[in-house]
Amino acid sequence: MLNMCSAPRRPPEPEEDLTARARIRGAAIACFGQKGFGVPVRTIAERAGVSPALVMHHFGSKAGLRRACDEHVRNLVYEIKKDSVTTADQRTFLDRFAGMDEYAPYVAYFVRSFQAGGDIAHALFEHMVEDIENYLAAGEEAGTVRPSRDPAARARFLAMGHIGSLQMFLTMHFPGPDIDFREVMRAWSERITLPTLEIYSEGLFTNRAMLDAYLLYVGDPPEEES
Amino acid sequence: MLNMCSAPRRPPEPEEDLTARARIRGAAIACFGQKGFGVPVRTIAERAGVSPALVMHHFGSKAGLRRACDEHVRNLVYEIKKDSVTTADQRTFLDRFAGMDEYAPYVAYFVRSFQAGGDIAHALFEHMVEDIENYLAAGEEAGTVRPSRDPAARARFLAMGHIGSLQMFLTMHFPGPDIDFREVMRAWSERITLPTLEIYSEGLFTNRAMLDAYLLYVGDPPEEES
DNA sequence: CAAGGCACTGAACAAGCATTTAGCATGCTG
DNA sequence: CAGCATGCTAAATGCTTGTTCAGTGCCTTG
Repeated sequence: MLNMCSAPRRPPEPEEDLTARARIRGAAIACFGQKGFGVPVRTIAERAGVSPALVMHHFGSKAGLRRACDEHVRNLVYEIKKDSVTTADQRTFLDRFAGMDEYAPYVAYFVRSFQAGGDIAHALFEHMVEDIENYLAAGEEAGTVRPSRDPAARARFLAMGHIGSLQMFLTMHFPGPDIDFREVMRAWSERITLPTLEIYSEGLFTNRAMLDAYLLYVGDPPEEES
Repeated sequence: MLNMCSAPRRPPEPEEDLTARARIRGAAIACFGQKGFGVPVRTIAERAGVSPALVMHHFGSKAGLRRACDEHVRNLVYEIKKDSVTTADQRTFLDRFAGMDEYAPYVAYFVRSFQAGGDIAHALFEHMVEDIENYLAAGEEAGTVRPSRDPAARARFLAMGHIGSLQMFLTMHFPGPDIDFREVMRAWSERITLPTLEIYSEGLFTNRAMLDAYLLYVGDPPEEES
């Protein structure tokens, strides 16, 4: 009934498919992102305009479907990052995705993955940390970012806080099952931009007492900076 | 078989119960915290040493049980905060709970609630924001904390990042179903303390270019501080 | 045209779940 | 003692879920 495409089939692993298989995967990414991974296969099938049995036919199981979704978004991230190497774009992959409205479903999928944990979440998180660390290292070299006693830990801290606050914002302010992620991202960045820039530019404390006390505590002598 | 208690019964709403009802609620808080709210009623009943039917008898439904748990932890938070008013304790309720090992199950329950959203998460989050805002206002008055152009937004930002990063840390590093929350909190604070203090004490950027650009963009003139 | 493979479906199946039902024991009250 | 409420349980019920089954129609190939 819905054979809308006559693209050549490659028996083992069709790279480029606009077939029902791709529609199901797209519907799955959208549903997973909007409603979380608990969403029934029936809902995904309905959204793709196919029967639940066809989902199993193509992906074997719900877990297989999710694996396919993971792989798909992972490849997207790789391509985005490949671009950013040549463009010297100084944003994390998440920010680049969030900047493009049509990619909103993927951002939703990312956030759900982070919420649920698992392999893809790990991989994406490490990419995020890496992006931030590179960004900060470049800034350090250019003199716009302060050096850290532990740059890796700082990058991890910032990544955790960044993604985590987005998650918190989502669950606090958009509890419903149907979510417009463009709106979420807009409201979120609107609320965090000022405090982020304030704290990153000016700090939070007026003196270094707590930092120095901690450095003494862990046995690292406090430094003598301006 | 297990009538271990002869405390006086108050027909309508027993305030102080060491009965099976209380055991079920305790088991529920522990299970919800350790394994999330998807945990079957059977598991909770087993842990409390009762039948699943008794859970329904006492709480009506699984949702009713969760409501009772919410109310219980909410009351605990109220008491903690009442204490902290008289003690002038400068920590958020979450930090105070986390400081007491025997309260670890409650911290786990908090984090799960934040993950799942809902009324109690909202309430706890607002408490958290309030705690932080008071803490910062006091610091501001004492001269240890910098003033902000929007103290409320800053407190929300910090609360979201704080709780969010704990959540991220949990799902990234402790994916298993059985979680020792004391260990989680220990590892988490070990990793974030240095970068937190660095950024809060020294900032992240060496100059105010981005902040000033933003202030101009939103129509607020950048200030002339040192 | 015959044969076979492929995408696809409706209907059933099986498991896990929350919840209900019917009943057992115990202890209190008349 | 009877009557009855209470705390509690084993077993059944019904719903939702992922998954399987037995096809059906279409397209290509011989």
